[in-house]
Amino acid sequence: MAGGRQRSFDKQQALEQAMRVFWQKGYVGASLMDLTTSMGINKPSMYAAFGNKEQLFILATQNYLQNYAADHAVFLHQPDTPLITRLKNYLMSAVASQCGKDGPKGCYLSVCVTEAAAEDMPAAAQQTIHQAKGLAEQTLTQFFQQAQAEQQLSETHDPVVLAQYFVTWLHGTAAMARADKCLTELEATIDLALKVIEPKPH
Amino acid sequence: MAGGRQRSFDKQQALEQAMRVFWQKGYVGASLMDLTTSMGINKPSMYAAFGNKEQLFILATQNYLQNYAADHAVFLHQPDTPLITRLKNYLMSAVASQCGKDGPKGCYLSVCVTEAAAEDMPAAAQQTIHQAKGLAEQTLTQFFQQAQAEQQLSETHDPVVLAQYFVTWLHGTAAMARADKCLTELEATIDLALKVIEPKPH
DNA sequence: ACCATTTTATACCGTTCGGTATAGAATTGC
DNA sequence: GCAATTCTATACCGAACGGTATAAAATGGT
Repeated sequence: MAGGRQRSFDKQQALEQAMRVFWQKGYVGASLMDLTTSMGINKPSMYAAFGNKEQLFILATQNYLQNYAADHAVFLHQPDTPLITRLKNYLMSAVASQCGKDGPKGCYLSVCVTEAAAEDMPAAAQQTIHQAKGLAEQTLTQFFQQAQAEQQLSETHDPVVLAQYFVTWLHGTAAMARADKCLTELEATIDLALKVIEPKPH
Repeated sequence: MAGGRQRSFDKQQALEQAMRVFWQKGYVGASLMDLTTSMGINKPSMYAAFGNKEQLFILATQNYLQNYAADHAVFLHQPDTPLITRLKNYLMSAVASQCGKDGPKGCYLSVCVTEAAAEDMPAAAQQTIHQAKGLAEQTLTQFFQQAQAEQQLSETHDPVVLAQYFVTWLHGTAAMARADKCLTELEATIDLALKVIEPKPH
């Protein structure tokens, strides 16, 4: 057993760049040329480090879920904050990300879910997206269930429908961000979207 | 001047099939093999009839706008119907279409807008999408403005923001439909989405 | 120093892409 | 019937795709 020449690039950093390319172009749209150029390496190095394009995509997706998608959820559980405020902060964080705050326009999962429906993706990649696409809805469902248990949300609401509604809305803002709507325009509809949970008294 | 052999396929019918392929796979994802197979013709016939892939896409997009997207708008102007009912019928018609009632899953424009942001589309195709993507928002803005002029909608609402909100929501349902959500699931959130315009009194 | 091992870089593989040349089949005008 | 014209079908083009063979450059163990 002996070590040879050491890798001249940071694997995590390369994965991060690959994630951004998939984020912008989807799985099929991201060519190996696009990927390796952004990663700053060449093809054999990518294959040695990640296996192939499909496994690179799976790792990039996991990296997105852990280091990007999960970041917004912390706003849902900030202590000493009203439920409506926590939810608004969560939505604003997500929408800011969609508008290009820390990555390409739109939502990585929205792009890949849209592409996966075309059935041009390898099976394992498609299944990775299939498993990931329900996570936000699960998170929000638990959030609303807990809020009801803690008497912070009326029992007249259905946590499942509520979660579905906000995930739907977030997929919508992701599409609008992809269509070059700016952050302030999208924020204008956040208060409107939040009315469903706390109808404005008249 | 003389006529030669006559075309053995119906041009409009072939265009319709091409539209369905672009609807499912987007511009880049739809290969000439996919297109010509679905259209029931071979490549030279396609090039003779439509020019090239890009022009076929432009015609297919126009066909979608005229024969599919415009169909839902009629519900907005049905006489002797309350505003909220007309809006609900409009949304339900659109969502039913997104769930595959008369075409592939999702929304043709949502798919192409998502793809256009990757910048892998030829210029003319990208511009076609760019021009089309604002139509629904225009339609709804005019709808809400007219409703205010006819005293059917409170002046406290902003027609532009309201239109933006519903277009956002419809892009969201399109993504959910692509993710294989069924019609009944999506319909469950329609009443929720409509609450923004008529807050439930308590 | 030297060999085993690992990474890098270039060049290449078969396949599929959008697009076309070419030849045969079908239709009209005369 | 015959020439001119138009469509169809097969075969092909250069380019780009995902993936790999191969050899040089760089490291660690002894």
